[in-house]
Amino acid sequence: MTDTRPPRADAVRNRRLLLAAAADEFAEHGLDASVADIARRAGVGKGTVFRHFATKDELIAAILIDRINELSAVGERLLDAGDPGEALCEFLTAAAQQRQERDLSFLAEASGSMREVAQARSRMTAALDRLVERAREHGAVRADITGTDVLLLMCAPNYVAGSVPDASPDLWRRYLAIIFDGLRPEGAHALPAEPPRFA
Amino acid sequence: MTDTRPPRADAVRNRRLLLAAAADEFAEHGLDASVADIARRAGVGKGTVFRHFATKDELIAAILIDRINELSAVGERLLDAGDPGEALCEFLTAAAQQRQERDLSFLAEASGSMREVAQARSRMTAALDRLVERAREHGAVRADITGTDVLLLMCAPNYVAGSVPDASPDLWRRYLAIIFDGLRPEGAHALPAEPPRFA
DNA sequence: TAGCAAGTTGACCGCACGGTCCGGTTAGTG
DNA sequence: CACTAACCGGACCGTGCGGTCAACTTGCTA
Repeated sequence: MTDTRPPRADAVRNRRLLLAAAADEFAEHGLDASVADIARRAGVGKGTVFRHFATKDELIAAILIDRINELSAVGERLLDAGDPGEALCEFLTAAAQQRQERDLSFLAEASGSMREVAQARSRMTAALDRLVERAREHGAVRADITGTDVLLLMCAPNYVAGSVPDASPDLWRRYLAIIFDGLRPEGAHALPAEPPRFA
Repeated sequence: MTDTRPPRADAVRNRRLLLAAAADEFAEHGLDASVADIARRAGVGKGTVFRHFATKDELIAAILIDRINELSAVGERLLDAGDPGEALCEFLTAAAQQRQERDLSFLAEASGSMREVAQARSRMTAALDRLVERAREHGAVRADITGTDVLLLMCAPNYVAGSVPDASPDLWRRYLAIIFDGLRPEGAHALPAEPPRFA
């Protein structure tokens, strides 16, 4: 009965423009980029924003889901890669690279609890879990770390490098390397706390 | 000529109350805890807040400076400790512990560029630099990391553990241990980017 | 204990935000 | 080409914020 006609051409165009403009605006001004500025940047009225996304949080969620899905695709592709240790490292590099060109990590704090975001995230963590498992079996990472550990540590290099003004755009690689060395079996010391169940 | 009389007793009491209430309120509600709520929590009128701190940012800076100075004291005390590697690890633990009981890291983003905050911070980094230098000479950490590296990585364990809901209060210790293993000379791989000059 | 400067208060201001709404516009259909 | 449902725009609303101010209170000094 729900005879859903396909959306109009200008509507799909505006939706795409809005997502892009919002991502730019959030990257520049953080979570409190205003909806009005986003609309202006997209060359569109403010009302149009709320036609496509019922609330500001829903817009944020849409951006977040897109990015998480990008990472899921990378992870799933790497599951067939040759060297499991190399594959894990590449995944972490891809994740950090995504955040380097546009840091939108703070978006999670606004809409991280939405159901659709959680779904996208669980698809990504599934891929990461398998990636870590393979690397562990292959002896590329220490035995006492879990996929969740890596998921959490994954965000650290950008976070660390992000607090340096005028930093080299490759600085995060330095901290990813240090942290990855900490994940290696060689010279590992016992860990003082249990790994977390969920993230 | 500037005959500065000592401040009144109720004024110093209110200032202390305000700093404590503000720290609590910021810890609970983040950067956009309202000045009105802070005043209410301190049992004081809103106008009193602005008598003591010209702007909200100045209040934030005052809290930040107190916390940084606490860390400086710890660092300077540890400079005389026996084992340099142990001393560095203890300093990082103290820093993480401070942030565990009350995470106020986001305060830096609001007033991190103020002159007085920068002064306090440079005192702390000086202590940390010496701590790292001693540990390096002692062979407790790898040769290619700097004090600034450690300053940046210092904040990572709480950041990482902080995104886990209902986490064990000791979870940060796990990630501090992993990162510290990454700082050790054993099994270290070459780092792909230059260390940053300033933080 | 009298006097006053320092301190306190909360009503008030201007502003910017997220979100609404309706008159005008336009893309797609028959 | 004409019709209409989907879409667009931007004036508008309520809210809550940081910050001000003038009347009032109080700790200190002489």
